Amino acid sequence: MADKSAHKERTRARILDEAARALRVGGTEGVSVSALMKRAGLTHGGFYAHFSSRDDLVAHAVARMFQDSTAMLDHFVPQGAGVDGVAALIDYYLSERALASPEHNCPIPSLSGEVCRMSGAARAEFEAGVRRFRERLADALHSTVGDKRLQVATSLLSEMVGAMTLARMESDPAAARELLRRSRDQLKRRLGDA
Amino acid sequence: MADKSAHKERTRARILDEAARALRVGGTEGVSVSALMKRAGLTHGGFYAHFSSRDDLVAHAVARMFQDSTAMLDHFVPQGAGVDGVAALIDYYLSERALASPEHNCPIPSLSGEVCRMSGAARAEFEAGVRRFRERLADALHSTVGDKRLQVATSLLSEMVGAMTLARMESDPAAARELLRRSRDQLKRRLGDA
DNA sequence: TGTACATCAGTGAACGCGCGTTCACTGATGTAC
DNA sequence: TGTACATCAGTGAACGCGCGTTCACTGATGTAC
Repeated sequence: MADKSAHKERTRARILDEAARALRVGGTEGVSVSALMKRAGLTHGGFYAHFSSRDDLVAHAVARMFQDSTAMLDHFVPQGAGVDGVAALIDYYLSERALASPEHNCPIPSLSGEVCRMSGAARAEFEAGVRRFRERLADALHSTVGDKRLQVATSLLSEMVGAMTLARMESDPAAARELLRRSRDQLKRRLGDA
Repeated sequence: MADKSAHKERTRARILDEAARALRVGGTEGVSVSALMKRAGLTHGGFYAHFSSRDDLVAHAVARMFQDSTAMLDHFVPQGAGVDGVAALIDYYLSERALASPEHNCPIPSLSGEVCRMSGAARAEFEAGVRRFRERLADALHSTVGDKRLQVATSLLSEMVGAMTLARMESDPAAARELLRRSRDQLKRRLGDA
């Protein structure tokens, strides 16, 4: 029995991983139940043993995506890390690597436009994920006066999201890289001033 | 004959207006041919007298959206306008009014995530629109050294887009307004420094 | 240890639905004489 | 000016298709005796 339910949980995790990937690549509409199940090595009918509906899946997949974000934050800005951690995060967030692989990176630039069209549950997960991201950033801003931290964090996140958004839209790779490089410099300079 | 083709052109413009609106509200997938034609007071079959396909419509609707953006830029940052014009633009772009009505405002925050999934023509229109927006901003930055203008303009646009994106995601209206207010202040301060 | 039974993750055919697209048709309007 | 004809924007029924969802079934696995 224990083996059986562990197996089920692993299958569910596999579906969710694929869903989180599909969501980042193709948006909410890019997640098709049959395509997803095929990628997970299953047939479409089995889907409903794991999720009550497609909307239910999307909500859980959004949560899954932000788990990845949390893991990334744990790595670059661990508990107690200061401004240096934030600088490292900026370098990664706006790296060429992150530019090239939206399927593994921050969901905010790729999906924010669709949030308002998501179901209630998915929307709530997304908002919670963004809030946690921002609070995590704020915590690391040791040199900033306490009650201004969240504002500075919000401003930093705004430019990070905006810069990646504009860079992903550029079809000229050199221009996109240049845009990211300048944004990283600009953001780290602002970090020094704050 | 002249009357007839003028009539056709007006109908086409009506369809495009509705499409540009639907695109901003519902994204690329939110534009359905039948719903669109109904909103324009027509039946779905007539659609193909005006556009060769749904993709063709989307590409033209993207161009239409950026015409609205150009009109807005003409108003706030007319030819020869300087930094004051840019400040006025920032105030409008990040206003509560713009927050509340995505269907009439800048398409970049709502649609940027979908650009990479658009057809070639639509994608090209979007990129051209963004490029023009950025160049327009750069032109107005008189106090900035010539060859740095485009960089500063890009950085300003990054934060404008990012801030509106985050604000639209907030479900708490007070928090969203607060976020916009701070972004406007921050951006105008940066404008003064540059 | 061996057998009979229960459970349930996963299969695959079938469903209703809305979509984009096609097409034969209509009827108002502009043109030719 | 009046009539016969051509044009073509717009109509509405029909199409094939992929979607999300349902459901009767299968067969491997865990449990009871």
